[in-house]
Amino acid sequence: MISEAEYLKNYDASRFPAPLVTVDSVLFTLHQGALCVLMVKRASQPQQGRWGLPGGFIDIARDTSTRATALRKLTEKTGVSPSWLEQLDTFSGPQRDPRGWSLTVAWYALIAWADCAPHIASVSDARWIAVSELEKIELAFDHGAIIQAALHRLRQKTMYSLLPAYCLPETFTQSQLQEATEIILGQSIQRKSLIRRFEASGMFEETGESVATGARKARLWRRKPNVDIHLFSRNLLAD
Amino acid sequence: MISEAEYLKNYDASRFPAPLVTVDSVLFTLHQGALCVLMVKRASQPQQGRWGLPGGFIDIARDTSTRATALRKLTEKTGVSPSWLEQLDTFSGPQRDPRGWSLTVAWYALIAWADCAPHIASVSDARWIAVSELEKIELAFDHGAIIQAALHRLRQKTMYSLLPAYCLPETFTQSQLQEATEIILGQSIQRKSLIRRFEASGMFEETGESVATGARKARLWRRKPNVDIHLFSRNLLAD
DNA sequence: GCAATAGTGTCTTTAAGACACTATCAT
DNA sequence: ATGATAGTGTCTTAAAGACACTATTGC
Repeated sequence: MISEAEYLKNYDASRFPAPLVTVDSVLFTLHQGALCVLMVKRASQPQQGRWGLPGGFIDIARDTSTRATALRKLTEKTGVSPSWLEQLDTFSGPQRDPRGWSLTVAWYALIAWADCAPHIASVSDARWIAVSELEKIELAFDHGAIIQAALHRLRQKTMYSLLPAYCLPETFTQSQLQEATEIILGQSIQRKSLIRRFEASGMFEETGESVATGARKARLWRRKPNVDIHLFSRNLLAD
Repeated sequence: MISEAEYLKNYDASRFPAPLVTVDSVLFTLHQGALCVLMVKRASQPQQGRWGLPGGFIDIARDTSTRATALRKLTEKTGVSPSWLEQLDTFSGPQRDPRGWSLTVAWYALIAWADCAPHIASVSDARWIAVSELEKIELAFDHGAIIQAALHRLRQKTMYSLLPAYCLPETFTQSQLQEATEIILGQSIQRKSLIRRFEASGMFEETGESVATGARKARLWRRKPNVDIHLFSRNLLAD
């Protein structure tokens, strides 16, 4: 019997065949009335030329977790940290990547379009693709399935929280939140229900400002700093 | 520019430092009125002698996904497949395992105690530990945090589904389901609410049998084969 | 019959759905 | 003043909470 210290001195992680590990993120935003996902045109092999999710390998010298890897890859492409970042699932198997048995830790994220529009315009290989346009492009690996899983999670969580607030600009009106929610869910919701939840959540504060978006001015709100998302005990649209 | 085939011929996955990847499962059961987790006494380094979750490395020659790894490791210890197995989260970082930067894909699972009691008794290093007793033993790595995350998920899902049915024997009474739910949630629930959900779920069918558990006989039920879990649009105990 | 558990009836409560209503602003 | 969007009031509805009630069984 040897001590842990002795054991570790002789430990060689590369003795056993290991899966290829990556981290990929599904970053959502809203733009021109459509729900969009950030996609990257693959510049190198494998699957060169296809569109893939922003992501890549863990840098074990710098990343302190896969969350850090996801953040690092997202900020490379967008210039900013997403307002929301949550682990989605992992996807694994011998077939999903031609290089061999692979595992990807998938995250999903939300950001306001305006927060990263200039930076993304400057990154030639990254583009927002409307969810409805995804079927028209060639996706890499199983990224189509990952996006579908992220969409499902986003829609579910939108039914029991005010998650869409995380893809709005820093200050926004209740109508913008309603519109965001309706785009994500793909159907209209009762304004009154949304406002009841908005107040009950305790997540927001008035800025004191208001904006005219065509007719009567609307109050502007922001997320209170350091307040967690509120989860409701019922779903909207419970049919 | 080279073709994908050429690229793959020369690809060597071991060129880059990669994390150590494991799969761990939090297997729950109910026994003698307590919620229990299957723990394994570590026979070898690192963390020899501490209690860890059942799990281990992916066998890329045989496992077709991390789900397969989780199932393989669980059946080694219990002799059977769990009734429920769902991915929980991943845990990663440079510090959680003394061998280096590591990543574990964590699953949580449910099984009826009686389904694996004989096999577990025959596996000397595996033991059911009541959740309330966990603090009394030395846990390996960050497995305490993983168990807490699994517990949280189990309790949440119990509030909007009849998940506890998956840790009951093949046939069971509504009272057993109520008791299971109450043990998991740590508080009593309204029998009427449970039975309303039981009927609305469409997940169960009568066996035609009934059992006497002390007083009046109770009907026995089983899960319908190939019926998915039903998710309710409200939580129980919504306070 | 009695005690104990199985199972039902039904009123209350909570939060969403529906939708009419009033308020404010640009023109 | 008008029309449009902001925002409120309030009735209805769906499903959970509370709890009293009846049913069945072993003793």
